[in-house]
Amino acid sequence: MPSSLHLHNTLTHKSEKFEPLNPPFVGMYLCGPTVYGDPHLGHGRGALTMDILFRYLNHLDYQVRYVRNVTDVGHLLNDADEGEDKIGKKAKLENIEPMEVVQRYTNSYHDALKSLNIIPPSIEPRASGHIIEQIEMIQEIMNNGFAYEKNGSVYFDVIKYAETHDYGELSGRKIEDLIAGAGENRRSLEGQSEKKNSNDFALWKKASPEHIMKWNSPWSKGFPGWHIECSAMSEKYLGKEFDIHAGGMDLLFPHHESEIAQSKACNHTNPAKYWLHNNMITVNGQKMAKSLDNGILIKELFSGNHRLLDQAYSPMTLRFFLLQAHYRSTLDFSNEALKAAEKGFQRLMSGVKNLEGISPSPNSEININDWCEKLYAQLNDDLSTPQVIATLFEAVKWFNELNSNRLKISKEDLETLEKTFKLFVFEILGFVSEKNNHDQILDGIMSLVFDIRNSAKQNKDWDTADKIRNQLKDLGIEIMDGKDGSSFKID
RNA sequence: GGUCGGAUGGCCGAGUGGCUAGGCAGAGGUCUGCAAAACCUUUUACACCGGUUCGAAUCCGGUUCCGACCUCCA
Repeated sequence: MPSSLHLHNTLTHKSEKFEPLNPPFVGMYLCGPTVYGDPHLGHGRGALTMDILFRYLNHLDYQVRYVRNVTDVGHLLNDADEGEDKIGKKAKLENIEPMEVVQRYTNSYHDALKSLNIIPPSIEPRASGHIIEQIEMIQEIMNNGFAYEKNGSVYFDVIKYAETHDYGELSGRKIEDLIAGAGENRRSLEGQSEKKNSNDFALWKKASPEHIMKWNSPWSKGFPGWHIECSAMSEKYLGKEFDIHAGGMDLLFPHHESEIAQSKACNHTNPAKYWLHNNMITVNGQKMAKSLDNGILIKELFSGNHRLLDQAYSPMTLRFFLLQAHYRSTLDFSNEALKAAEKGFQRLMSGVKNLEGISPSPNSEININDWCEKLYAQLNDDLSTPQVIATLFEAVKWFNELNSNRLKISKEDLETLEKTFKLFVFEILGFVSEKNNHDQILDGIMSLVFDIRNSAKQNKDWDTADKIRNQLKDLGIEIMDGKDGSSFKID
């Protein structure tokens, strides 16, 4: 178990000790969403993975600049579309301004992440606000001989680049295989004629007349290619070389591979030291994706309004569900798993409550230091949140045993236990209690109801006691009588 | 066809050359006017076939199946 943070680097296929290029500063970049639709569960996973890393690095007293972009231009739907990007397409469909689409879905993305208690990044640049930087970078790549212009569009020359560089160092692909094509499955694309080779990718695309979003450039009125935006924005805010670049596994090729190629062709350096990739959420074993029409939107999960959902799930249930799996594993969606996560999260939160009632003893029967070290070691092990959660549940069990005096703990250890438990649950894993103001009012009302019912019970007036219980149950409030008084739960 | 990654008990999911993952569900118990909850205890496992080893679910070889990427994608 590592005593310092180790991260799995896709570039080297190994878990590596995290050593920032310029401590105590850390620069990290996450490929954010293309804002042409509401975010689904998968979008949440990438942002959440980086949220855990961001929180932990901050806890370790690094000074972190976290950049997460918003892609609001330039995504070609596919090459055959010849210059119509996703944002523009959606805008025409809905007959509104492209920037209105961008704003709407950026807001939607922010709302979803906020409900999941994901901390906003330090900088959230938009691709449309960095056209000049992208043009400059394209120009430099051309100056270095790794890009060519054709009919107002500019393409990255993969073959030329591969003569002196390793195009495929990240994804493990070999240039010969790429040139050979993808076998019989490879779709023959239209609009490929401008390219010298089908693997070349667009840095700048000339816009067709009906295209809405376009900018002036030395080559044509057009818009930037997809890969160049991340290269330009990460360089602008994090420098030519920074620490961590993350994104979904599905971006590994060609997006991240091409980012590396662009940075090397422009700046002669790999932009990031550590490349992190989170895996996909699956539905019945298949990737959740807009294109497969099996996506569950985050807001649908919260409302329960989706054909695959038995019920609504709370934001923290989703957060718990996601963190119970390692970020590099695929995670299969199911109602059963979500329900288990819901119960599990409630149990974890009940631990926080049970912690309050513990009274210390002169000596301890628990090795708190080992437990604390284990938590750090597990998090250090490539952010193994599932193991951290399991270790936190060890403590939840202790809380019960301590409360019933089956276990002893010293005052000093109790303080450490409480501090560390809350640190990991709230600060690092980022859970929040889902109680709100209405719950406080309800607590007051319910304590009144309990008073009345307890009098009835003392008078052995079971009719009244049961009437209160049954009628509240119809309203969705369940009363539970325990040794130390009554409690209630809302369905 | 190429590259990469999986296959763990009823479900979800960690981990690992010999020692309990954890959560949920199931079973038994404690508590209790009854009930529920809570708490305690507990059953079920490592795709298949070989090999290495004192010992493998964990390492090696092979097989089968599944997924991701190669086209926009978190």
